[in-house]
Amino acid sequence: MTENTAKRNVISKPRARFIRETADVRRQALIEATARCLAEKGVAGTSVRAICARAGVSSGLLTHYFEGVDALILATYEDVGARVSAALEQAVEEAGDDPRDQLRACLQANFRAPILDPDLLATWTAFWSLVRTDPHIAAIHAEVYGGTRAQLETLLRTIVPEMPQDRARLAAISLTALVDGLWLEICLDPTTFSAEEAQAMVERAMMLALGQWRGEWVDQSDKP
Amino acid sequence: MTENTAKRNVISKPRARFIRETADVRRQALIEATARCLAEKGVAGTSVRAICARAGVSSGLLTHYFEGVDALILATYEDVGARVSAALEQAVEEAGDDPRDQLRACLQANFRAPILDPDLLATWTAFWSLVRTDPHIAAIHAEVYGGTRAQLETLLRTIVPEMPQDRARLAAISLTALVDGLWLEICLDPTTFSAEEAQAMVERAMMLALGQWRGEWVDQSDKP
DNA sequence: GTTGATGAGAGCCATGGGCTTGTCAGATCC
DNA sequence: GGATCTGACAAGCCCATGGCTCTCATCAAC
Repeated sequence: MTENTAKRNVISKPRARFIRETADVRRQALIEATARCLAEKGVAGTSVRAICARAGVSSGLLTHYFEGVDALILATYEDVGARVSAALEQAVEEAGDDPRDQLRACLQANFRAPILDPDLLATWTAFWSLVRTDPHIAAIHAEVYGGTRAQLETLLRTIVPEMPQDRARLAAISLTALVDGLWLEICLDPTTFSAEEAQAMVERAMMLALGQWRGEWVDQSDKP
Repeated sequence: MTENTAKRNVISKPRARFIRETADVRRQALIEATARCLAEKGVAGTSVRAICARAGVSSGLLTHYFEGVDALILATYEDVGARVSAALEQAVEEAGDDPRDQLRACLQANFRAPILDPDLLATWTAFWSLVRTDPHIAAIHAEVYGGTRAQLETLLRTIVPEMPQDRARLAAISLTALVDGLWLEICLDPTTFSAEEAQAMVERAMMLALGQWRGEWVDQSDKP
């Protein structure tokens, strides 16, 4: 009825239509919007309004589903971390039964989609910059990295059972660091080296860590 | 004279005393204040007011000496980068004449003061998060990292002249990545491994890259 | 003392985060 | 299948903070 609008003394535009979604859908939408904001505009550009505009909801909704923007960023970190872990796990499963293949797959998957993604790095650096100031982020970081290293360590000792515990620990740390460093640099500046070169480098490092590197840097060497 | 204050209709507190400084001193003070802010409170906490409060000057001075806060952050990146480069260079000089010692010193210096510093990491992550959005930061990043890699490459080929060009290039990239990854992780979470272990890891990686690794991971091996 | 640049500090406008208020979608009940 | 009720949701307000500008005080050199 026209009376309905006439009741208001000011002609205001009708409220935007919306569809009710379940809490999970909304939360996920907000998390994905946060990741996209972090990737595109960095931490500084990740505001409540920017996130909600991306998610296609009003800004009041963020507080409705999360404690605040900090809690949302935390949830985003957990989500992105879980997604990366899942991608690595999937790579391991697809590698077959040979633990050596599994290790190689686990390392090299970092240089393929969906992990090799500059947007993901932007999200990650945002989190790194929060680790020092936010204990919650620090706890999740320790958990994620600890898990990755533990997995590597297990694989290493499966492949070479006689490898000493401490040696396996340091090898896992080294491999993780190498992967991180390469991943960081290739995402920051993809012109320096290619993903294939990165995969070759981690494979070489892996074989060296296993003590099973047969070739030398002069592959077509005429030396005996 | 008392007349001087009486002239004003409102009793206002006297303007703070200050000393004139040269442009260089002021710029440097602002740059150092910016680095401290980045380290302590992250990018989000690095505002004009926070920086100027740290530097002990009023907020108007920032615009007086820099185009804006972005330009100041850029200058801070250049400054911090130059300081790190200088520390590495000094380590090389103090290492003597043997290029192998120089290489080792250059790599291991990353895990000693002043480079091994969580505050420095906080500054660095702030910059990483800006590389993707700010072309100026990206240019400086490419310059700094390119320079480091070129230096490593030169040292590698000095030590082992017969090493192929491409092999040296990849070795330099790998060593840089390993150092970066270890440095990142030890600054984020110092409980995972020690600085001495980091130094041992980079030394091992260096020797492996040179093809001069004699020992095996079972040092007290009973194998022939 | 004069002068010119350095510097303090208030103020302006834009944006941020959180909160409140009111509304509408969709489940529930009869 | 309509009335009712619940709570998800939009819109906008409030205050704090951000970057930056403008005005004028102050210092130091001549």
